Amino acid sequence: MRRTKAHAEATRQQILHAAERVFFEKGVSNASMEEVALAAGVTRGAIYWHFANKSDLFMELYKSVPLPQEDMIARELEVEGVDVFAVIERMAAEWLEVLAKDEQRQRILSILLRCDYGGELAPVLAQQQQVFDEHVRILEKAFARAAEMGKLDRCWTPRALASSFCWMMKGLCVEWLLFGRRFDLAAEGRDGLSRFIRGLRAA
Amino acid sequence: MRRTKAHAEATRQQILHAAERVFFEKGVSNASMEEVALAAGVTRGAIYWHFANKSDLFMELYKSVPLPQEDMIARELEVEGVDVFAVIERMAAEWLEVLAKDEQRQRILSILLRCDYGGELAPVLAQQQQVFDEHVRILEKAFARAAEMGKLDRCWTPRALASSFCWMMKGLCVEWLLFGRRFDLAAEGRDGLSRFIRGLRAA
DNA sequence: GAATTAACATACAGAACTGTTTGTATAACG
DNA sequence: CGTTATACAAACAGTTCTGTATGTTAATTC
Repeated sequence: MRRTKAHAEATRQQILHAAERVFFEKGVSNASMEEVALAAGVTRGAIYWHFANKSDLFMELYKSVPLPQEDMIARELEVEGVDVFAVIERMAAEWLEVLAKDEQRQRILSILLRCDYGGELAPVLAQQQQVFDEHVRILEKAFARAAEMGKLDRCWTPRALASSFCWMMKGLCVEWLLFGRRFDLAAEGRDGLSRFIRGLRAA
Repeated sequence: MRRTKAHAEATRQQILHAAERVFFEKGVSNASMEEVALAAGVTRGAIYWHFANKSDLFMELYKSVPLPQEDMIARELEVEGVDVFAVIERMAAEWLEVLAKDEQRQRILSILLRCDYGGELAPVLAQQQQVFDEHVRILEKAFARAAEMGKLDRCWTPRALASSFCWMMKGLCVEWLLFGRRFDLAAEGRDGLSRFIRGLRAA
């Protein structure tokens, strides 16, 4: 039965949400279109109407995830006279809090971490690499400014610190997402980052 | 044609090696037994003779990976008067060097990171969690001893430091393994860890 | 308001994969 | 040296999944 344009968009969103849950629970390659359809309350026909195949569905799901706004971060860090460390600490803590509360983001990041990017999904991996590199680049720039002002402990170089910081953030999130959420991400993450950053300031 | 006992064990190893490569390239759930058999130079019959099914094959592959010897690490760290930080730094660096050189270990760890542990593979995930927790526990104990001797910077608590250290290591390895080995793991990892640890010592 | 087309549901054909069964040559054993 | 069990290969049966083709209903268009 033909539905209105708005209704069609609604079922499209239903399918995306269902795919997100099913992909998260069973893994992308273990999930069948039938299962996604069942979870969305439609038939496979509806899915194949809106999406070409499973890879396309995955790509659209990936495109629907809100990316961290690097521009905003970068701009705030470039303000003159700002305490770079405090800003970075606050931003990292905010990111952890958002992730800890937003179950959709948790599911999508888990899916992205575990799926295998051989073949059609390669561009998704490339884009993730690009986002990560951009984060490192922004942090490096910020730490370089702190270093120029003599605020960065001499044992760190901006590059090494930016990398290490991102590694720690990634390890923290991976441990939480992939290994059972066995601790309070926001609280313990903020605590660890806070202590880490405290040690960065020049004595 | 029946083969000798030793020959049978050889084909079993061939199958395990082939599974390792195929699982790594296509992901566990995307790999078919036929592909593994082809890569091993046998037929599916041989695989089903040696292993019950794909899960069993995966479990045996997992069991064949040499685990880090926590006992040795723990014992070395408990020596009286040892420089805890130096030992930990050296051990972490050694681990990174081993990983950077041992392609088999790289493949197996990549497989373990990306496969989904729903159902039969759950015990593998549980064991990985246990190993991680044990690492954190050992480090915490070591850092606690350093703290007692007044060698640990006051802004760190042993627990928080152990967690943060493991997060950084995990993030480092995950970034390298899952996102294209785009840097020198041993060199850059050692550099970051060295700088990090330098900041831990009490002023 | 008849024709058209969008938004699906249903049915179908085929591929792929799994697990088992059967066949078989030969090593191992008495 | 005959028998038996082993280490597979090959064939088979059954299921599951995918992609498409067709059917159906209601919105839209003219």
